Amino acid sequence: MELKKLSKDFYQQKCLTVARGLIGKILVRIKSNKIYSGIIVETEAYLGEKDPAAHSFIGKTKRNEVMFGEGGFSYVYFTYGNHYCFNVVTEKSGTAHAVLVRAVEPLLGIEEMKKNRGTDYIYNLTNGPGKLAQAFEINKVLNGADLNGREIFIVENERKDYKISKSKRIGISKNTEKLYRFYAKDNIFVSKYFIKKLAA
DNA sequence: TTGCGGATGGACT
DNA sequence: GTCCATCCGCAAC
Repeated sequence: MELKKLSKDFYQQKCLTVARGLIGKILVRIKSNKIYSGIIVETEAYLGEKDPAAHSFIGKTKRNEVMFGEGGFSYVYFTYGNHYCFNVVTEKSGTAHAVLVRAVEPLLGIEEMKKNRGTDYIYNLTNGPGKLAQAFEINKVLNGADLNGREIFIVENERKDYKISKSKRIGISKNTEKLYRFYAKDNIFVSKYFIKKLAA
């Protein structure tokens, strides 16, 4: 596997471009002697002050201040009392745009992920933002981390033939009509996959 | 298939 | 002090 980290230029593109572009890339998390990695198969874009669903819509607070920095950093927030979610800050400083990484297809560290998640079922390790964070040991320590650093980063994938679909975002109550969610078509590691299958 | 509890922190009154 | 948040798991229906 080629370990070429995505450049700052990549992250500072338009938020929707980054959200789409991240599909198929590989998220890597290094924690002491452990390494976790997975192919990003689902993302959502949050467009700052133009987007009532974005955390940054209300303006800068201590919680969301990382979003207001420049693209290429990690924004990790805690929600519902027990879940962390991992976002990638995009665009230029002050725009407060970010991409939520919602699901990955596990590659390395799968045994460790099973321990972290308390399940042996591989399709239930990383198919949701809270689950992914738990599996990858992502927590608020990584809020503000440089994605060009050592602890968490995203690398190129030699395979690039992913078909990308768009849809409405999940788990929000405002600005729900926008098609800001991107996912790898027919990929079984996407969140809500089985629920959709059951409903179909 | 629905609905709610978990358990924390920030915004706002 | 109150409200509710980019969610998840599981009990009960």
